[in-house]
Amino acid sequence: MKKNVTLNDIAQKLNVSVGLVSLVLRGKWKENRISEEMAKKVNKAAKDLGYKPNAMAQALRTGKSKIIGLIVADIANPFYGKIARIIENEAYNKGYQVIFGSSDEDLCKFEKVVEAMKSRQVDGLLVVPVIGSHEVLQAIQESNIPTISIDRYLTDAKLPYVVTDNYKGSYDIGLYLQQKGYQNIAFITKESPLSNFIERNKGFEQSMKDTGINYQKHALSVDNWNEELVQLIRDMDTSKVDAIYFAQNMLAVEGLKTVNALHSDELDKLAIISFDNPEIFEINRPTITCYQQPLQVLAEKAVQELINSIESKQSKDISLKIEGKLIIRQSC
Amino acid sequence: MKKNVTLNDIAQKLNVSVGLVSLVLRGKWKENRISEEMAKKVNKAAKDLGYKPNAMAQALRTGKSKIIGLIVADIANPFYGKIARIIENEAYNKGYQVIFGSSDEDLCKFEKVVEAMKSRQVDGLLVVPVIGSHEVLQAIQESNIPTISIDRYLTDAKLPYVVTDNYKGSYDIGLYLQQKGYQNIAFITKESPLSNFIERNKGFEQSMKDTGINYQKHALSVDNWNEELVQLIRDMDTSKVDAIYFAQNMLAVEGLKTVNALHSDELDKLAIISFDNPEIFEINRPTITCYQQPLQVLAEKAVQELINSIESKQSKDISLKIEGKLIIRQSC
DNA sequence: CAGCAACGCTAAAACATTTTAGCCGATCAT
DNA sequence: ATGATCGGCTAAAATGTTTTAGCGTTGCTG
Repeated sequence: MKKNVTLNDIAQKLNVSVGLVSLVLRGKWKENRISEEMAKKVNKAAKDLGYKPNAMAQALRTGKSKIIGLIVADIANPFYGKIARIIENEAYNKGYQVIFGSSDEDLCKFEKVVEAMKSRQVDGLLVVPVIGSHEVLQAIQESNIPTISIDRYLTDAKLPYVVTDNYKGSYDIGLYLQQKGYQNIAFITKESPLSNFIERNKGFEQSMKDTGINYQKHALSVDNWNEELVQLIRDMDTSKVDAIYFAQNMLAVEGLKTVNALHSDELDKLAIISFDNPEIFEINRPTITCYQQPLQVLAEKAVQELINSIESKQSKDISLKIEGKLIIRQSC
Repeated sequence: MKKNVTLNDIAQKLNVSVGLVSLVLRGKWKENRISEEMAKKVNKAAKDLGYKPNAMAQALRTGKSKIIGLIVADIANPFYGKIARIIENEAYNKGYQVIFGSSDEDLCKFEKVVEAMKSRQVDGLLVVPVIGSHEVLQAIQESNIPTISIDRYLTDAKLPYVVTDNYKGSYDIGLYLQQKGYQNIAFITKESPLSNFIERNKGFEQSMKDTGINYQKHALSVDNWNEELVQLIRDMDTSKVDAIYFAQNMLAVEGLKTVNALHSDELDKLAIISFDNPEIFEINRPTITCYQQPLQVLAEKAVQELINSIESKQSKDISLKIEGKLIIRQSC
């Protein structure tokens, strides 16, 4: 059982005070008139002994934990996995570490995770807000923990956010469908109060209006979309539809699963387009045309904004909507 | 800027000592002969003021951070995402939080992440070890931070591990192929010094020997498997092969992508079977038969073992190999 | 009646840091 | 000669907990 090396160990070895060691190791020896000779000795001793600062003690003393909390719906969902990956990278580069939790879209669990993170003294929070979480988030904000919404935002909370421009993306999908000459679109989406669906729905409906294309909107329920979707596709009247637009990767994945399982010539003739770009889209036969979210930029910006407001204490309330891009493949 | 409520705030409000408040709040008032009346007062005050313990201070004082570190190859890979998800859940249930990092299979990055986590005073570590990491892990072990390998293990490190029984899984795949009457298998795997590949390779080769089936082993290089795989499938002599076995999800995914892109009748006739069970396998046409790893059990056990050895300080060095199961679908 | 346990609490140390005030001698300007 | 400044360091407070030693009073036992 090796004890960790502390400042005290170094100080004793050199017969100096702990304070001095601390100052040197944090690079503040110049402004504190400590001799270069001494600085060198201290640094050497620290290296020799293998000193690693105790982050807990630092956190306690400074009030800064250098930890940021990340709350997503489900880290097992590759969409969030990818985001988490980028966030982790950015954060590490800036000397922060990431502690994560999944909410499962459940308010109760979301609140628990927030509490746990608050207790951990996270310096800031990156959250994918769940329905009804505005109060918790407002509270967190007031206890002065900078918080940024990602992926979606709540209209009833005054949180800064960094999200994809869902309206524009969905609108552009409509334009693309027009350009390709489709006339009757089955628009499969969810009836959700979350910003991303609201905007995707608005955007697409507006572009349908502007282009004059026929479409049928199927807004599935948040709780039971899964079964409803299977039913919907099973019963689809393929004579009245020439393209399907899935407004989300989960819808598309489940949809493709059903389509492929049914193996019907009529269904196979339909064009397919989707929001999001899961890996499956490149493997499916045909490969699927989609609107890819700018995950890299989104996650980077979110971390940057968060760390900015952590370190400068000026919550500038800058919110961002970032454009993604259409990826054209075989299906449409 | 609301300050956090501390023990001191409660103590002052009630005109008692901090120690007493601490004792009560941690449920130790009985064994410390504190009156029930007082205990109630304290609890009420704590609730009223909204007291949340400062985990940093607790950690500093007790030497237990209640944080476990999780290092995977890439959290964006759904395989690890799923594991992370289960680990997170288990850990939260036991009062631990999870801090994560991705190694990218890069030793240097792995070491950095380990250092960062050690500095954070993690109580224990769950790692997917990368090639060459035995020294770092040995060192970590010696500084008395319980560590468990998951997914794979290093033969040259004496770490406990919790992994799938890769040998058995791969052997069973061979048996299944025999049962289905396949005669010429293309066995696509990687030439890796990591335990999972070593055992999958051994297991399959043994079962080929035992069953007497013809097979060709294609062990791709760890660094360039991607391109090699595309080439391999492109050049495959379909007259001499009736089934392909992919020894890993990444191989299968890339393989299916290539197969589907080539759209060749001969390739389509081949049976396909794979280790792992990514979501795509259920969507692909045909759906893919595979050996599914017991992720739930694996991750749960790993967390349990880890927390055991954190809390009891007896590193029992129990290592586990857990069986997965064959999932039979259309492709084979 | 001496000794002792029980009671209900307090005080203080300890954890590893960071940061500020200040000490002492020497140099410098006035 | 006086006062100020500076160089190089130390001492100590502070962060929010947990834990142990112990204090003064009662009541009981032998």
